[in-house]
Amino acid sequence: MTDRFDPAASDSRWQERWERDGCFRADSASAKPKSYVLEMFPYPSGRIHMGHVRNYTMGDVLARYRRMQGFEVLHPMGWDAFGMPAENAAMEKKVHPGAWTRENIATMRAQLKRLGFALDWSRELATCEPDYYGHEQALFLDLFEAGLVYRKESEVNWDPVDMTVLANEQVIDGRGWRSGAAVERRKLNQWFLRITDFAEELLDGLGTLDQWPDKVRLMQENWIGRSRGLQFRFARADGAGEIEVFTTRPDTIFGASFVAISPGHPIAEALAADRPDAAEFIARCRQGGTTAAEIETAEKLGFDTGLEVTHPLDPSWRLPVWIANFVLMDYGTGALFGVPGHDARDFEFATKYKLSIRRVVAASIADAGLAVTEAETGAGVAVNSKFLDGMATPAAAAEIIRRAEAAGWGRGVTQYRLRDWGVSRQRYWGTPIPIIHCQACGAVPVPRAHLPVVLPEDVSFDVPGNPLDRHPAWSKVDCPSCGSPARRETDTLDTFVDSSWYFIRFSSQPGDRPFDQAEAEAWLPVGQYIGGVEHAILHLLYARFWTRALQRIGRLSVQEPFKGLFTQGMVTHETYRAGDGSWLSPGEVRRDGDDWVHIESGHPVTAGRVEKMSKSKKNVVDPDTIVDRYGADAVRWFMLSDSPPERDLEWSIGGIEGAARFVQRVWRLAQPGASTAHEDSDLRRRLHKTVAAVGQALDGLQFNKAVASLYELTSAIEKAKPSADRAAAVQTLLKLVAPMAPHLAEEAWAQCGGSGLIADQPWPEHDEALLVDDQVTIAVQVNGKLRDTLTAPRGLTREMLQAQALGAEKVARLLAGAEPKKVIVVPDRLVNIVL
RNA sequence: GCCCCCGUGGCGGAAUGGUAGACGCGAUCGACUCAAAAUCGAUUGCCGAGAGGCGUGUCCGUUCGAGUCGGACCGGGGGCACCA
Repeated sequence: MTDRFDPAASDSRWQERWERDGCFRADSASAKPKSYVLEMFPYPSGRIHMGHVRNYTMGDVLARYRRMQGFEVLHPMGWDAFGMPAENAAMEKKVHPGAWTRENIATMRAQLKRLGFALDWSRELATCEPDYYGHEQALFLDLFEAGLVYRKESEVNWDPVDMTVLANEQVIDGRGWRSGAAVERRKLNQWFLRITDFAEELLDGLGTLDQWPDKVRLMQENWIGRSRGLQFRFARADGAGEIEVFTTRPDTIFGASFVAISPGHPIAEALAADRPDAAEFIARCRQGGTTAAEIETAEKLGFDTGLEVTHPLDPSWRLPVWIANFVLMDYGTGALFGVPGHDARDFEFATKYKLSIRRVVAASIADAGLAVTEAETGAGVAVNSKFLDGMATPAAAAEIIRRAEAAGWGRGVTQYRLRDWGVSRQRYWGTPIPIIHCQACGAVPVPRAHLPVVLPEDVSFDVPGNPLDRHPAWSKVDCPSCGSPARRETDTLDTFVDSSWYFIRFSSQPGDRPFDQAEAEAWLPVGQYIGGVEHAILHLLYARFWTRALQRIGRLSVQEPFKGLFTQGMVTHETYRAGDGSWLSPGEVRRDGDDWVHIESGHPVTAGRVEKMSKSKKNVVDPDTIVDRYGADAVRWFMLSDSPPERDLEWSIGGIEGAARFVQRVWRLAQPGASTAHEDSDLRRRLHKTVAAVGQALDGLQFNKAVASLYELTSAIEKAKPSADRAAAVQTLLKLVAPMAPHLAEEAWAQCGGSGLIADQPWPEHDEALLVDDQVTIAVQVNGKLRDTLTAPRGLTREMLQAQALGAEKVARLLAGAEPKKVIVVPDRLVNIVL
């Protein structure tokens, strides 16, 4: 017997034992009900951080809890191992991206193992290995053959110095984040996945995801952005064809004062071919930046083409056609009709270019003559609109659609904001796109027998650009179709493709194909997925799309990949700055009363805002250091306490020390001590209440509440005198604590003579009858204010309660002999006396 | 600009419309100790000596009763962003 729990000795011993026993291996053939618990896999950036620890601890608690409940649990871990940081490291440190990545994986795997996570390491995967991405290439070809992949020219942000494409986030103030060079918009041939084909079902599918946060569903809904409206054609006055436009406000059709087309519209481009001024205008539009701030402040620019169209409801009415910089080519038809009176952009445009502004919507028909002084975008009734006059906005819109369809000049349509997913990246460290370009045959898929298309290892990063492009031999292949010399596609896939199906590969890992359908379906969908809210849109939408695409081509009969989703908050820490403004790490400062000082120099330090842990602000705490000092269980416990899991958790010394203290308290309780055959029914009730509360909290992922209940039970046991119930309560406490502090639980379980591993014990059950007390406290209110409480046996009648309450001394004083107007009795809860 | 969420002690946070502040952190006092650490006990929303009064961002409403429901406002955070 030792008086202190020693994590340094215990943690690794139990980790080895779990590993040796294969405790957490998931058996796909098991007859038990299955539970798939998954946390978003990490990018192997170097070392794990507290955010990872929090994320994986939550998943681990759930996995261990489900296991004790009798589920066959799949709880795997892997590495989202392709991506730019590896290439940046290659350029800066002259290491190969593969070597850098694999070293990081080794480091981070060891770090995760120290935390004792109940993971099935036999299913570990890394997306940068051919036995993962080769299967991805096969799936890509499946989608290609099903017509869900296509190639088109598209505009990208091009960094002329690094000779690479940049994501929007990498363009800062119009310049490449790395090179600082002015970014150009360049058109490149790129591969796209037809996610827009699935817009409707991805949107409708959100309705079935009742275990997702409302916030995430809403974000996806807005991202997909469905709008219903009218699509119709304006005839060109010169008879040279038509211009098709889309509107969500067909009711304002009589308020049109111009038609605007995008600079990329075919009519604009045709015009530019023989008019230098038009060409110059279009070029000017292209220069604009793509950042949010630039777009917001961008001035509306227009170019009067001199063309005219006729109004569909009045052939004598002609509207001018402008090229306008705010019209997007890839939304709707790339053209719109401007209604300055009822659209903010159109108003700004019309004001600048002196186009007419008409009122066609008003609060009532009587207001038809009021001038429009700013864009009125709300609903109302139609005015100055011929046959629509007096109709409410929605009815007027429906009427126009009806007439357009009847007369054949337009139709009701649904538009989506969602665009197809461009997956080409001009990068080395990614999945090679398995396509060969042949002069004669076009884009030809790599034959299945030749998969995987393996990334060449002999590449250099000393010159900017894509090393695959420069490789002397890799891209030179013969066309699989005609045999003539051809060129391999040198773009790689967006890393979001890698993470769009890894959860399927975890569930089933045959060597000869991406997954076995029956085995995958035995596990999917993921029962509980946990990760950061920063993936609320892209990753989660792409994974949903990929799953539906596989379903459409008959590879998987699963509609939604993630049944339950939980987005956890960040781990934050106070920040510290020296007098010169430089950031200081928590280890460099020390508290001195209410102030902070720099340990080395003794200079005063300013404690700043609490922010997400980040290297740049130096407010990071390394998990390894903390595990060394306090052990895995204290870290895990702290990650779960205090803050609700969806909110940010502030790291603090006090918090981790409190957690370590709790670990020792439980340890002391489990020490052999005097036991008697006495009963302790109060403690027994407390215990059953705790079992119920902890189970309910864990089911709802409310770890902080489970922690609070366990603190209460621990205190109650500490205060209880020796008894048979006390001894039983300790054993049950250990089981309740086991998912959260597994090393402590195993060690204490073994010490107090428990058989086998506590991880294998069934989860405790509670007795409903013991959840209610015989005696209840009744609140006595007068006019809704608490005046007294009284203790009564449960189930006392309303009359008895009322009598007791009225008899209470404090009530009698307030009543002063008067009769109450009314008495409200809630049995077993309260009596409210109304005077 | 549009959409969404959140405002409770010194701090993190509990609370099916029914005793606001569980639990933790911090703090104060005490016990043990030569001393410290560790541990244990007590107190801890605010005002007040006390009786009592006041308290969940502000105001209004619904209700016997509101942190919780409805409305307006103030403050903080997040998402989208020229989407026709």
